[in-house]
Amino acid sequence: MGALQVLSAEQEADPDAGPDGLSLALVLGALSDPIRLAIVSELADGSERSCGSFDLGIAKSTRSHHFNVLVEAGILTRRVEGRIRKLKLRRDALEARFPGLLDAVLGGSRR
Amino acid sequence: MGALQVLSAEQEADPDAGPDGLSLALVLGALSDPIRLAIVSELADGSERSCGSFDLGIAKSTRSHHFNVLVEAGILTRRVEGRIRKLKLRRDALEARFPGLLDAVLGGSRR
DNA sequence: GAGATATTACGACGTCCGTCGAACGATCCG
DNA sequence: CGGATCGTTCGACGGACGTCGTAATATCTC
Repeated sequence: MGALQVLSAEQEADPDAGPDGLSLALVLGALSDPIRLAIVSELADGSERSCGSFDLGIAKSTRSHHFNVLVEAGILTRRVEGRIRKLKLRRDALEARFPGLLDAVLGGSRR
Repeated sequence: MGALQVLSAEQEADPDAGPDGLSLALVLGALSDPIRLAIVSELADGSERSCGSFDLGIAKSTRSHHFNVLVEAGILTRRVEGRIRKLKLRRDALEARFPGLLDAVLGGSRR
């Protein structure tokens, strides 16, 4: 599991990653945390939101950490806009690589 | 493992688990390991196999550990038959709780 | 430039996870 | 019974993970 992060942001050095750097184990691992699941749920409608607009009950730095995990797994994109980072779900890339996965996860999360 | 086992084998004490004890985060966490993904893949056809019939390149005890994780997440059942434990995928329960998830995961794993 | 705002980076700390070897328990077979 | 087979349990170890507070960076505003 352990992988030293040496690569450039969105590109992962994962053994079984596809052409676009998406690895199933990495994606599932990123989604296996309730907080990150909540983040993804809130972005499910395709909206683009700033990091600070998420009201999870955790410290700023912890939030940032979870965003990092999601971006590095290829689940989210982060776009800089002034002093704000806009986060967005990579629904198309995810759907292309793992058809049906995102919908299944999102469907199962709001029960 | 972490939790003290006070419940009856298949019942987990997970905060956001459904009636049948299946929790999305727990299931995704269990599937986020390449070895466990391989185990589930091999059971995808609904067959019932003994623990020893899996040729993963790891120690017996490690194998046993991974089977435990999968059973405790509600993904597999373990049935004792003589000195052999037969493992089987809980496809129906999984499908009922997280429709489409298993197929999406299995589809994405054999690329 | 000074100050405020948004977010990341850096250590640090405790816990959980994957791995192993060795020991144990249960079962089958001679 | 004695040995072989199948699998689990136990204790240990190193590394990864989630969490935090604080410091740093970048941007906007005055």
